[in-house]
Amino acid sequence: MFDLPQTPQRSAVDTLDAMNPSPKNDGAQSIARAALLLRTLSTFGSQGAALMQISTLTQLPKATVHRILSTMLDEHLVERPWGTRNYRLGPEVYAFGMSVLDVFDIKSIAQPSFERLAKITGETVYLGIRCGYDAVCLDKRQGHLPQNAEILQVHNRWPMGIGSFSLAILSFLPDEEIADILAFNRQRSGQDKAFSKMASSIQKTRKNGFALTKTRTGRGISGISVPVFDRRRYPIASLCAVSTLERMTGSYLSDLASTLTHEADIMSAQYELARLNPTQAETWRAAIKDPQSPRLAF
Amino acid sequence: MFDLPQTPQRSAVDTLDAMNPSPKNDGAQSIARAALLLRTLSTFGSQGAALMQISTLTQLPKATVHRILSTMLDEHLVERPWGTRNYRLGPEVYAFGMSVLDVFDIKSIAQPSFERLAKITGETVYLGIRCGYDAVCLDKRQGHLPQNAEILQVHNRWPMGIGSFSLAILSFLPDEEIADILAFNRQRSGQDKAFSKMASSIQKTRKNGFALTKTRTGRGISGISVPVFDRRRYPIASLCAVSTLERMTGSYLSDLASTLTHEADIMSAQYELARLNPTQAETWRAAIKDPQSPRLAF
DNA sequence: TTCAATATTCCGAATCATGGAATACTTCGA
DNA sequence: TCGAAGTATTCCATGATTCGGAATATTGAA
Repeated sequence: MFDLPQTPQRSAVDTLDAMNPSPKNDGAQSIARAALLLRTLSTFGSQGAALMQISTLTQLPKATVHRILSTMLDEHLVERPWGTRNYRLGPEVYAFGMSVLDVFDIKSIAQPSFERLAKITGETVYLGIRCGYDAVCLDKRQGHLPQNAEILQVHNRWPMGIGSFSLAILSFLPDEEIADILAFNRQRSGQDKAFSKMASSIQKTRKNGFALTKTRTGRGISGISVPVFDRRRYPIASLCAVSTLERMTGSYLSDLASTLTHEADIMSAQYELARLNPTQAETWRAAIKDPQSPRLAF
Repeated sequence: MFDLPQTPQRSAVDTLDAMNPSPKNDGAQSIARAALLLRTLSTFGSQGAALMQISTLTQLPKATVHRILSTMLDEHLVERPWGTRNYRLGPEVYAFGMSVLDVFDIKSIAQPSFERLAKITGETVYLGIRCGYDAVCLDKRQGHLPQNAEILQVHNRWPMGIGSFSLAILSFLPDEEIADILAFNRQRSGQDKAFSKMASSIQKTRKNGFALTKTRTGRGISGISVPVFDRRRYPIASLCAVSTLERMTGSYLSDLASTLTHEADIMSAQYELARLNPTQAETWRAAIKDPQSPRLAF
């Protein structure tokens, strides 16, 4: 049903401690570092992070972090929350994000698929994407079947690997990226426990084609997630359905899995379509040559 | 009604040809360049731009542009549209953008204000933000008064300075930034005409507190825009109302201006509120210590 | 007020980015 | 099918630019 991704050796997955910045191609150490800082800051949300935390987490010297952040401040890629000496992502990041909506807005692009899924399964479904070392919940649809209350809200973020909706994405990333993400998350969580069995979870997820989580606390609930791929089979998002533990067994489980996978495939196609058919024509070039153009009246 | 911004000398505005990268603080030339490339790419939209165009436009040598873009490719900040050798902004930019929605999402934050404005004025109103060298239309509300057809669509982008909705933002930026933006836009538009009177437009806008455009083609229409500031009086967005040329005179015009300004002030306040009250608590730290936590069931 | 922790600035050293030139690729016209 | 012009990519010697340890400044707690 789901062909396995190319995974010749799983070395990087098993040896999770390859914190080395990976021998990427050269010529731009500082840009790679800047990107690392952006990813790091994104995990702290609106509170931001102190210089020291960032320095520790990224293993970069204080002065280096400070220098890079200062430049990004000038570029408005980073800002300092009022009254604090912290750093967080800046307004330019929002502006850039808004300006690529026509190509990447998977939330809108895949909305029909998403709605259908909620209606067909009856469960509460979630749409998530990866953002650096976290997965972020982009959208959510409450199903009509009875189940436990809200456990995941739109805009919530969880470390990659925690929860099925991020595990589904994580598992299908290239091994090096997985190693980098796990090393970072292990470090920030301050304890290895949650990440110790990660390698086998990833293997299982790869084999099944979906990720599964269960809890037995109180009235047990269970989540199942499948990845959404781009044309190169790089995971860009995940679809998650949450149900009660009793329902999530046998053929119900496998039906749910294939339904999710089916819609994920459709989403993939829609996503690629949006990226192949640019809608955003240039409207200004002709108009500014004629200052009388009615197009200029705004 | 609107106190003038601090503009001791307007040197940079009048001498629009200060293309020099401005003597910013040091230690990160290449990061500043990377940011320049991001801004540049954002002006090309989903089609992307060829290496040569970027090199010409930014005045950076081919090899340098290539090296920096390659690194940003690795970081997924940039991608190459399928089947082309162009570069455009990448999926990571979208992901970062989505993950700062709780702090910067002025579209949602200011929605009540925006709706009210459409209802009160009866004109069609627009919400715009700056994105690099462009302004992007974020939202739009059709008013009930009769007027010309759609001239600006959501997600449309225009060079800063063209059209009142971007002029309102441009005019209140620091002089150096204005100079940089104008130099870039003059260069890419390939002709100075549209930008030759820009300095005086900016002066007028600063004096009035709003930007105004008119056309006389066919049934004349006219647009008026005011800036939305953050607490430091840095312009972050603009509110625009478009009307017919006949209506846009005398007291109607000044009433419109003050109504827009009033709502812009409210938006500012709401925006600052969102940035001061972080809503996004960390939900995962406690949960991952207890693998049985119901919070993990997704 | 003092002190400890954190942030910022300094500046000599050498790593790292630089960009001109060589090479590889692609496109287009004949 | 071939070649030529335009474009992209790679190479690599050079030194400008970033690096980061250490000094200084700032903050916040007691």
